[in-house]
Amino acid sequence: MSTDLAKAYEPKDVETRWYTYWTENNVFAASDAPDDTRPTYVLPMPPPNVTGSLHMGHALFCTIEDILSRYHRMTGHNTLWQPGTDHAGIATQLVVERLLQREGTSRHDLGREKFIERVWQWRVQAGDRILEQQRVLGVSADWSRSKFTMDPDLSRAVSEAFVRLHREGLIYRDTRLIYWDCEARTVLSNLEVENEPANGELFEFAYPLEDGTGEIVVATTRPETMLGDTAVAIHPDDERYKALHGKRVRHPFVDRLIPIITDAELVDPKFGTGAVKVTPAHDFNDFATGKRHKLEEISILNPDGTINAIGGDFAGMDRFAARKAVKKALDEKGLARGTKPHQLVLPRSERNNSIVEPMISTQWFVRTAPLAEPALAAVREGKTRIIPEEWSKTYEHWMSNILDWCISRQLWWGHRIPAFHCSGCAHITVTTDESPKACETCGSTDIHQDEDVLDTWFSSALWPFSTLGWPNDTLALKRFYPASDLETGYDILFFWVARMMMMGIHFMGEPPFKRILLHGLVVDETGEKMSKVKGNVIDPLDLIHGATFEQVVEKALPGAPLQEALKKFKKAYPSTAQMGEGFAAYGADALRFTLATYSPQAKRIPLSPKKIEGNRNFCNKIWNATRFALTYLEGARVGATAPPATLLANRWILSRLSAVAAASRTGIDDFRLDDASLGLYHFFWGELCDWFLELTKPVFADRTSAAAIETRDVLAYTLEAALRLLHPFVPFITEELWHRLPRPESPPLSLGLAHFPDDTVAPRDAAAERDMAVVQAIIGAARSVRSEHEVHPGAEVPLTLRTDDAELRALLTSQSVAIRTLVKSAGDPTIGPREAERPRGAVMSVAAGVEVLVALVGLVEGHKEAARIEREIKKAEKDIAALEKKLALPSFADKAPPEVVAESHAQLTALRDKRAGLEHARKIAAELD
RNA sequence: GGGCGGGUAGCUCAGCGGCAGAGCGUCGGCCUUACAAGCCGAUGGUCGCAGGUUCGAUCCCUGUCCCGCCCA
Repeated sequence: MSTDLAKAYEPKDVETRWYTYWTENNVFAASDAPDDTRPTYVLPMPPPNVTGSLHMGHALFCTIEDILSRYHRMTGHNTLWQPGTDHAGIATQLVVERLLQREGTSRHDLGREKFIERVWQWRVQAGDRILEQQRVLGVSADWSRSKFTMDPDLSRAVSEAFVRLHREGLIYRDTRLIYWDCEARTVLSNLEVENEPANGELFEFAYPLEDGTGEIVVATTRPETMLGDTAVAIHPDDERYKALHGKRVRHPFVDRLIPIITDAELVDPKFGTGAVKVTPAHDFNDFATGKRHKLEEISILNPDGTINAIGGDFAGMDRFAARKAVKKALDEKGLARGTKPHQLVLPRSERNNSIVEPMISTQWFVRTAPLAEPALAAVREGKTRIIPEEWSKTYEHWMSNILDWCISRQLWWGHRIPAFHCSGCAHITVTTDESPKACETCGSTDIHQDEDVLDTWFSSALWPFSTLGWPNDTLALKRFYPASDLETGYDILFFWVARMMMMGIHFMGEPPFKRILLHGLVVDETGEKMSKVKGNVIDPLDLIHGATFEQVVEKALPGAPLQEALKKFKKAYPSTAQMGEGFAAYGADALRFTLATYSPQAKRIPLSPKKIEGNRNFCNKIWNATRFALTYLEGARVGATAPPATLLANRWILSRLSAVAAASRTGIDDFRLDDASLGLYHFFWGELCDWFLELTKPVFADRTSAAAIETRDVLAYTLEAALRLLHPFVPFITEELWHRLPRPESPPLSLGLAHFPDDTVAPRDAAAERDMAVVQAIIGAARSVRSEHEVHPGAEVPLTLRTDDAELRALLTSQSVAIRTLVKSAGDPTIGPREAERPRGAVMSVAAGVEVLVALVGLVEGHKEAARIEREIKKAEKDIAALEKKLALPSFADKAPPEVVAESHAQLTALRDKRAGLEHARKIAAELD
């Protein structure tokens, strides 16, 4: 035990030291030993992108999940928080491609094999950075089990899953319309495409009729696609075009006759000209129309987005150049019929923001309907609960309308599809064998592996069991599947969570988790999404270690003029206006605590630097409260149960401790970390520091008294338990302080392994809470009078308390030292019945049925006091009137529950009493002048 | 167009049938020997609008206006 604490909390001294201690002592390790009979708590961590670096979203989930993990460890659970990283196909490939670009080369120059080698190199170099950064936050995952989705064992799980699904007919290969990313040159699943509204134009042009008798005018936002048109559609009932049924038009650029078809589904006669060009190979609606009418599907694009040979004169042009060229050519032929401004929706790649093109392509798909059904049932039947519950509606809606999942990607970095094409018979051999010798049908040895890799989400879908050794039947799998909770952002509910549900149920026979916990998105203080473009990104490490605003914005808006970047940043975070030159080193605990106090049901979490500062102050409060306590705790005995308490303040704080322990547990159990953390904040600061510590001061004046010894033991016990309660939220500071405090016999080597208190930590004492509330109300009333009359905080003034309730008088007498100290009255308060003599020139207030008289003669102006009392009387009268009106209603007395009626009567009596007292006070205010 | 959510103090948000809350901000007073990263006190709300149910509505229902997000 040591008392040499610095005057203020310095997080950086403490944080790295304890993190090392925890890992050296295996505090975070889960056990799959068969003789370990503890209940398990399993939480798979969303694996961050292996080449990424820590951002606020990571900080948020790490905080939440660390709280859950530490809490369960402290409640006796064999806790596995499963960490790892994700290979993140497109994202990682893009990073390395950009690197190569800077070196003046490209992946195509390198070739597939060399390129993949290069990515592995990069992964080794950059891949552990994010894991190191997670440690800074205090992440208590079992690092010894850390996995990477491209590890050999996880890769095996991927090919095993693919092969099994294929064998079961749940994976198939098909040619259909997909979204194509021309920049990355790969297919994307529909989930990876974002539809963004944009201002564009509607271009109208005419197709001449084959027979030369006229023309038909169509409208389009993508003129270049007319190169692939194979029909013009009109509504069957549209009178304007009745004469054209069955006719054909001539394509102006390529030698093709195009039928005019009638289709009631595609055509809205009120939109545009009522005639629609149909391009089945480049539009989803047209594709469906094409199927209905057996139209030819003509693809006009190369994989890189240039026009292919079908486009004739336009071949080789980029799609956007071709758009201009087609318009110009139509104009030259006299077929252009003008443009109109038009609101359209552009599909963009979620990854590189490029506009994606619907294209006909052969890809691999997962048949989702049979997988979705049990995943839907699991949530409906409550086998898996989604919290906050609102999200289950979204889950239900999506799962019920799920589309087949395109899982192939034309990338090099990822799990290569375990399918081998035969050049002989064209059969595809699907096998977990990495290099099969021959085609399984014709025996030809001329086979080659599919060039494509799998969607990254395919491997993450297996995460809850692939990390535990599946498909092997391991001890870990037996013990740790299914997981208890899955905690992640709602934005990947479909991408990841839903797919884990489907795969988990399919391969393991039961859902992968008992609960799905979803949090919101961290955004800037004004509610805007964080992005490099907006310059409002905050690096969590800058909040932990400190940074000037110049340093912050250099990262937030790289390359921009400093003043401009600063302006943008400060606008995004108005609270920084009051924060000087930058962020102080707030420490990981302050950041964590702040993130924990946001409600999980909020979709947006507007990060406020000022709040973090406030919670740094809270950490400092914890630090100083302990520093204060330590000076009195020498020789304190801390047992396994609460020490006996006879004094009101001691009984009260133990009772409050018990209440906050129960509330903390409920909060964490219900995934209301905001309730739990704010409750602890209020207990520690508002009750323990503001009241209890202040009340101990007069008691400790004589350290040898029985009262002081009892108080010392209660203080030691309460503080130790409070640190245990706070530990999951603020692990560093609590661990540091805990080791300096008197603790129960043979404590565990880390606070992280101590027991998280529950309501048995101390007796609940309703009488103590009630009595203390009276004392607090009276002290508050006296302080209020003092402050309003601007009595100097150091001045001691006589205090008189009057009540006709003898029990109350006894209580006040027993607490007279406490009242004297906290009110700073001149001597003990004079306590008597109402008719007792009152000091001349006293200002009176009424609290808890007690008249509180502060003698201020000569210090106060009477008329001011009279005015103050008048205001109070008005307030009381308003409340009285409202209550009287309510009670006068016969319906209220008849229909409201009796306890509510009785309560109202009691309130009315108390208020009338108060009014009488105040009226009296108004009279005596005259004496003050 | 379909679905989901939200509108409560100056700001950010809890609360969701029985006296409207927190943090921050603002204002006033204090360097009171744990903490000025602090202490004490105060100010601040037609709970988006209109109906309805109820003894009683911020809370439940209906309508309506705004604002988000997701899916087409």
